[in-house]
Amino acid sequence: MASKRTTVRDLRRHNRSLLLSKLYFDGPLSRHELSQLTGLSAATVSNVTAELGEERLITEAGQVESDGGRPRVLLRVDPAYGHVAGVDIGETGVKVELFDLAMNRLATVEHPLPKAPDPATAVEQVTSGLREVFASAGIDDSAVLGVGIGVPGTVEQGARVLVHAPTVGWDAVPLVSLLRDAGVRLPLFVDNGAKTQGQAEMWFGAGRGARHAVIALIGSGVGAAVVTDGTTYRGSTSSAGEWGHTTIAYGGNDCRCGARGCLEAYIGAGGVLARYRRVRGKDVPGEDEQAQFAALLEAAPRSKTAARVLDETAGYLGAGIANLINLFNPERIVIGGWAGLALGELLLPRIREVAGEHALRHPFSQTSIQLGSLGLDAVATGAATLPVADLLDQGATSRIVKPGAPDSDAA
Amino acid sequence: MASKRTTVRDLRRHNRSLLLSKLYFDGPLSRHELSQLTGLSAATVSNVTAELGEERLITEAGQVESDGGRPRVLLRVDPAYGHVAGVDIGETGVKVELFDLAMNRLATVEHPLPKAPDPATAVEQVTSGLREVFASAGIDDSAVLGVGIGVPGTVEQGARVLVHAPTVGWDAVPLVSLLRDAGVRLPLFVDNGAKTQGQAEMWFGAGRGARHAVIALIGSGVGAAVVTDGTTYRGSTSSAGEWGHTTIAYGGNDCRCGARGCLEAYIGAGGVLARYRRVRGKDVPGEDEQAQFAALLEAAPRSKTAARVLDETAGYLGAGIANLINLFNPERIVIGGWAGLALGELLLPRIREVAGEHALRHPFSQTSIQLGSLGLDAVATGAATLPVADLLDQGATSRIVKPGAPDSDAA
DNA sequence: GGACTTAGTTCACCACTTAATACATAGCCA
DNA sequence: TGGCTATGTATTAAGTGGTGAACTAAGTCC
Repeated sequence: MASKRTTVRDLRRHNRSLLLSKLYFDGPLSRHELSQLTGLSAATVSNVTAELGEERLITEAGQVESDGGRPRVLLRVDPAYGHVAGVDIGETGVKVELFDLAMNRLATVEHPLPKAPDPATAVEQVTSGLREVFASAGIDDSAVLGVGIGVPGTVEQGARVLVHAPTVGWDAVPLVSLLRDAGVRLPLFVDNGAKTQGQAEMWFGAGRGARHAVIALIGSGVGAAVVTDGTTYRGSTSSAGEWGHTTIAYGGNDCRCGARGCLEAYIGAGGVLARYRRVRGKDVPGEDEQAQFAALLEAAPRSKTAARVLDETAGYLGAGIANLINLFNPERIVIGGWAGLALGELLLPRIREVAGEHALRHPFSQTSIQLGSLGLDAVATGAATLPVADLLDQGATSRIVKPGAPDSDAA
Repeated sequence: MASKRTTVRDLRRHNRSLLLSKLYFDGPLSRHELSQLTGLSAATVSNVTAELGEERLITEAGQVESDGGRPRVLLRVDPAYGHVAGVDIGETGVKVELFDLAMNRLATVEHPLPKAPDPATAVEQVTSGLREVFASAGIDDSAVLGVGIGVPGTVEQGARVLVHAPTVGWDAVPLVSLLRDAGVRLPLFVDNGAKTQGQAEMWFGAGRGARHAVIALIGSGVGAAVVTDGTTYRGSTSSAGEWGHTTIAYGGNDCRCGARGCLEAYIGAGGVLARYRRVRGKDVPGEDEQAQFAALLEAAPRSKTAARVLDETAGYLGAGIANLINLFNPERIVIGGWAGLALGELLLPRIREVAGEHALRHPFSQTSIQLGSLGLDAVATGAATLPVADLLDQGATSRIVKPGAPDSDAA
């Protein structure tokens, strides 16, 4: 079934997008290389790049001499063309970061949030955070292409963007409208934090180069970003990828979602610690979940119980990953999130082993399982890629048509 | 990241495809309606439909008078344009069916297969089956657009199409090459049987109209066809959707795949019967699995043990479906397969209930769960849609360029 | 039979891509 | 120094495709 919509100058947009994306991701390239890589004719490449150059989207980046012949002029996306902001609305605070187009970090601001913050407070923190990073980088609104926002819940994209985040008590919060009311006029892109972090791994981390991948995120909660053919899988109402609330042990432990036997109840930090606590018979030392989790990992080499809990965790995690492999048949699985990275550091071989036992042979043999490479807080970075992705997808045409950058909300 | 490939007269192909698909799926339509539905200008519609008409792909199908005004001429795809064959290579036999372009069944042939048939026998049965249906319908090779083949295993698409089907002992069988060697010159499309059956449900059954759906197939084995945005999800090596070997009860029952706790071990016919047998303490009457399964269902109203086994099955199935909902966020779940239909008939409300308990509220509320409507053996029908889908996707252009229809193997 | 309506077609025009060709640059060789 | 060639870039001409506007076709209603 052919996808809807006509096509007229979509051609030009598509080719602009193609060239722009190539330049963005594959560094400086000459027109000739672009022509070879994209299959477009040299004429078209010349034509389009000239246009992009006039619009200051791309600039020349030196030459490279050839053995006899006109030297090729390298082109690249101009990092100074515009800026993007990434916002991470987490369960404990709001982080706002400012980047140039090449995703160099220019400024960062963090604001704490109360437990279960009401949307108004979060919005307040976001708007002030944005003001601050713009001020600290000496940048004007007009130089900002857009703001990406990662939230700790599912996002219903549509005419009204609605955020459902049970862990912070948000139900159908119209985040974009609230931000508009608070005076934010920039293009906004809202997405689930797990998905933005996944996108960051895909663009700059362990997912680079893969077309089909699953980024598993394990922290207090457990989620996954599924990338198919280069784009994030969303499903019909963009709440796909809720791996954490997948049943892995039918009739098993209670999960905070209300169901039983969810993967999150076994491999989420809380679930792991609960098991440890039970086996141990007493509380785990440490201020918060992260400290306690660290204590568990640290205890493993000498404590049989700690080792056993971790081994069990590797088992559940391996089986959960096998499920992802069987269902999605990705070429790569990336384990991220603070708990995931910590577990992986210690248990990756065992996790791989268990996954191999539970997954079907053929898809398993096509998949590599590795750790995320972007550290713990790529949510904001990933969020900031949303406006960039939009720019690349649109071939940077919307900006020309309407330089005022009006209400383009959807991601 | 913009999808690769250039675009030149892809425009025309895309619009041909768009119009052709609309006509194919949404019955006879006037040019005017087509213009409205697709967003193409009236001029383009006229132009393209004239072309399609000349090529005999579409014909006029009567008029519909209007209150004052020129009557609109209805257009439709000409069923006689060409024929397609669908082949179901199952674990016990080969079924070959012949259809016209509108998927009216013209002939059917079935050949038994020995247990674990070697590929050569299967190929032999397929080729003779094809000869027979062509003969019985009095049709020449040249009138056949292509042959779709559903196989009981995963299919590795690529330059060489390889079939991995452990249940019949096939490992990396180059089915297309074998058929070519056996003298089949028609375009061939090979896919997993669960996927072809899923496609049949999407086109003509309970999946009609949905853009995101999962067709769950429950028989001896358990599989699923995941449809995203109208196309079957394949993953990186097209073995996605192996729902049956997803772990649902960590450390639980042994599965024939070698792992433990697979969904198939609980809701596949064999697994259900094994549980029944265990609870009952003696064998279940019946010749084969299907008869035994029927006996179980039939016993349920009076036997507590049978009822309990079925209720448990509904539980596992509901949880398994919840996993699909959480991961894929479809708008529809269709339960098919002989065991699935039988179970659903009896237990659908309970299955829905359990799924609701295990799935997250929001995605669950967006999903309807229903039974397949195509009976038990839609594999061949679905396989036959593969060449049709290709025709529609290509806008029927490949045929014009090279009327000889050479070696286009991939689906 | 004339006014009005709706459906479908024709045509001039514009946008886009490509192939062919012209132009530019640098090293090599005489 | 002046060709010559290899390489890379720009430009032009030709072809294709989509669209809007004018136009034709085929009806109804008064």
